[in-house]
Amino acid sequence: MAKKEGSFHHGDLEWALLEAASQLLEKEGPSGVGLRAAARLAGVSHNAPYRHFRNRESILAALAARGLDELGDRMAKAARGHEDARRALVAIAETYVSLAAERPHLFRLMFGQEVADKERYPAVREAGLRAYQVLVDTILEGQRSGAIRPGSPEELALGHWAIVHGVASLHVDGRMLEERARERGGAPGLARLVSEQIRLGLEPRRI
Amino acid sequence: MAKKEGSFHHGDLEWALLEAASQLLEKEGPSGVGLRAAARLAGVSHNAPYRHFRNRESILAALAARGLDELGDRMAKAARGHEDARRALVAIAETYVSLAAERPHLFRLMFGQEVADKERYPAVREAGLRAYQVLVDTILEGQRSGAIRPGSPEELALGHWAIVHGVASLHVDGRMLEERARERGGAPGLARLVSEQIRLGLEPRRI
DNA sequence: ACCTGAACACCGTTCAAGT
DNA sequence: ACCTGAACACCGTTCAAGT
Repeated sequence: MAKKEGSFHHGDLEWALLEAASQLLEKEGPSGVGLRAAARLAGVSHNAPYRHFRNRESILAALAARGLDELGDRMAKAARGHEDARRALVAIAETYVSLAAERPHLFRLMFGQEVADKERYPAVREAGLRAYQVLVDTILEGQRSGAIRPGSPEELALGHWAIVHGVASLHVDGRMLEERARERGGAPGLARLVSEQIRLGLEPRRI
Repeated sequence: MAKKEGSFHHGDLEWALLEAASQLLEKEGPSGVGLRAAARLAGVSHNAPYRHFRNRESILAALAARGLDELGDRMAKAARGHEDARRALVAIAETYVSLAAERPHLFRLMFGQEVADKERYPAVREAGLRAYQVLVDTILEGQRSGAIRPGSPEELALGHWAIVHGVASLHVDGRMLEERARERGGAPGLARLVSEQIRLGLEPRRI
């Protein structure tokens, strides 16, 4: 689109293909991401992508890695500039849920099974570990300052991530609950319900 | 396979196609579910399915409705025979998470976005409402016996479902966390971590 | 009603070839 | 290295036709 069609050099095509695939993902979902469709959007022959991606799964994995990279960046950014590490954790959770809500297809690709064995893609693996490390570091800092209780920071980070991921999944999968959720105030209302439930539990006469 | 090829009558083919599609879903994931592939498995021409399903999305919706039906049945079964309604809720939660863990592709289909506008498929909608109603009824019963605190049963059911769905999603999406989760005792260990986190929170010196 | 075969425009993937 | 065109076996979907 920028210059003559087909004039890609030093990795420009790979970038253009990923950009095209990203557009396809947001517009049509995972099933709309194809090597031929991406090539068409990028203005090259249907076969050019194979110079950069071994197969279809490999470009999906690249999108997932990109998404995890962005998640990690956002989490790191959200964690900065808080005196209280607990505040930082809340900010991290918010950015996590926001990304899931804004780009549900990407979120599904990052954590779903569209890419069968994600551990086989180093870029995906490393991007995931980087994001996870933001959590661990934040918890470590909180433990140093006394804001967070003692205990294995790995365990605390894992448990915290799990909870946040559960909440994010609710936003993305909320379609079945959506109808009622909307009556109760949409996603924020749902979040309030959940946290209230966790706080109060179901049993009566709490002290 | 049972009789002569192509000898289907009074809805047998629809059932056979759903069975085939179900096998394809478990074996190859949502992208493996195709009308042609299902027709091949059922031993009919590639075009016969269009007598029973308008398009590919429609057979996916039928699978989702089937899954929600089974979920509802299992939930209703799990809810029976408990004196304490809170016990019944735990049993419901266990069966929900079990179904998600046993058939992750089906679970994704039921709550994901593979079928774009699920509200447009009455079978999906009704099956979802039926499953939801099991929760509401159980909570109502618990409120009558005094086992569950007062409050809107719809809100309590929604909040409870949301939490359980979040936990189930963790099992299904746990691949990114899996590596560490395994070290910490797999899915049960993860569940323990999460409930501990919810119970203790992150702050130090709780009274 | 229910099934079939031919046809169309799409896929992913491989191969042989061009610069 | 990077890109292309032809080819193959698959798709979803439509049409005209058979019983």
